[in-house]
Amino acid sequence: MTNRIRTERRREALSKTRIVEAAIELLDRAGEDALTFRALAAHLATGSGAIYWHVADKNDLLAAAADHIIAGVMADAVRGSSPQDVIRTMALGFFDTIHAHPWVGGQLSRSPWQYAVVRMLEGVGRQVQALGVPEHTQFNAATALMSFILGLAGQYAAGARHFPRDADRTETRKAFLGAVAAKWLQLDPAEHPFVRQVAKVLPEHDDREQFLAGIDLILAGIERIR
Amino acid sequence: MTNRIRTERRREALSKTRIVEAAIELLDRAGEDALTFRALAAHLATGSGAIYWHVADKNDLLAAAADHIIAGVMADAVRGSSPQDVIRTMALGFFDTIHAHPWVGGQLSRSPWQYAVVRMLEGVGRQVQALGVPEHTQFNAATALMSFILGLAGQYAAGARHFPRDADRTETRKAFLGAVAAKWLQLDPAEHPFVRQVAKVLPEHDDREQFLAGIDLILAGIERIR
DNA sequence: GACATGATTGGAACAACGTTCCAATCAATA
DNA sequence: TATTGATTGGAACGTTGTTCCAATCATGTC
Repeated sequence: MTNRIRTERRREALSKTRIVEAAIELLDRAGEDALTFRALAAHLATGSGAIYWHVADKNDLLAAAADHIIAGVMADAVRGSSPQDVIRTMALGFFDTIHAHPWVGGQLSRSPWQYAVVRMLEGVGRQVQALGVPEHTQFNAATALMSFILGLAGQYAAGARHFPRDADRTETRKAFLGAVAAKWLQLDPAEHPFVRQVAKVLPEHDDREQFLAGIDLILAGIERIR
Repeated sequence: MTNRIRTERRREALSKTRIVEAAIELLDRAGEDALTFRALAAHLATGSGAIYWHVADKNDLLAAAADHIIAGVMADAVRGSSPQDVIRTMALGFFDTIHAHPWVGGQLSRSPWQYAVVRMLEGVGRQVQALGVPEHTQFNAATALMSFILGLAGQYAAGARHFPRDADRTETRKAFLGAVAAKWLQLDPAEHPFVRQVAKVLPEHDDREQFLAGIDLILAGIERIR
């Protein structure tokens, strides 16, 4: 009897899925820099060579991890009365996910040709189609939305790189933005009037609202072109 | 007589400026990965320790290099009949610069709090003010433009990472996009209708036009909110 | 004009990383 | 049971950013 079901070797057999899940746990707990093949091997009680049998290289691993997360967001059925509503809801899903896993933002903006990004582009693009945008401008409209999203995704990842601790996330963030604002306020008023004005609202601003405002701006622009 | 002008030690004294210029040359010639302290030290005929006396760390060096480039773009006086025109021209200046030095795009999107980005935000923000946007939405409008720009900047850097050669830049790019499009066309038509449609125009599309279309979309959105 | 002092240099040394290599081990087949 | 190929674990390699330190230079003081 040829049993195709793989019997466990030791505890649980190593597999790409198990490796990716362990990588995600590591990334979520301690941040982007914490994912090393040594740490991962220790976490899985194996060696780095064994991991390399299932995974091509570190980028392959990160891409698989990011795709696993993004696939989860896309699976949530998005409801909305209009294509605009669907895009807004979908975008907020992206935001919440990237806020919860900032390393995903870094990975997406670092290699935008990976499948996770294609997934997102498909979701966004379909709604752009539904919006009634002429075909030859659908490409520009959808990629504009994606570029904006990826741009902010990279920023959140950069922010998280400054404080890998997850303890008082919101508290350290405020302190960090306060420090940035203080530095901006010390700039020459003649040279940097706008930045100095913006510095006043920077520490108190809401990332989520800022993100949605950007999406709405692009949506309003699309509606105008339509 | 206390001469404050530093006399050259050997050929030319090492200085942050000279180091940054050498770094830029290295980055332009051979790409992001080519900038190592060893290569830089060899290029300057010195040791890595000497470089570290003038520069805090690699990020400091990259930030200074990126700022040097961005300062050059911002120095070009931007003329335009309307704030929209100025923003368009300024954005195209960013595009051309980042296209010529893709590593700048990577650096800007990787650490968006550095001074180079503040410079850009000031330039964009001032025109948003001139556009007559109410003060409390100037922040969202200006950062939306910046996020879009940084998002695409990161993408160009990622693209350049695939072919560090500068020989037939445009030829390899076309081949690369062709390969991406071919992969997209093999996706399940039921799952990825939009991406498959976009794949047809992907290899022939013009980056610069796509970039400008995105800017125009956001500008149209801003005008609507104004 | 020697000397002391602090700024500056160059290169060796260190720790950490991604990756490769390979002998050892396991599960399934002959 | 012997053999084969898939899979494992960990040592080893080359490269990186960074640190360290002895040597060197320019300059102000006696």
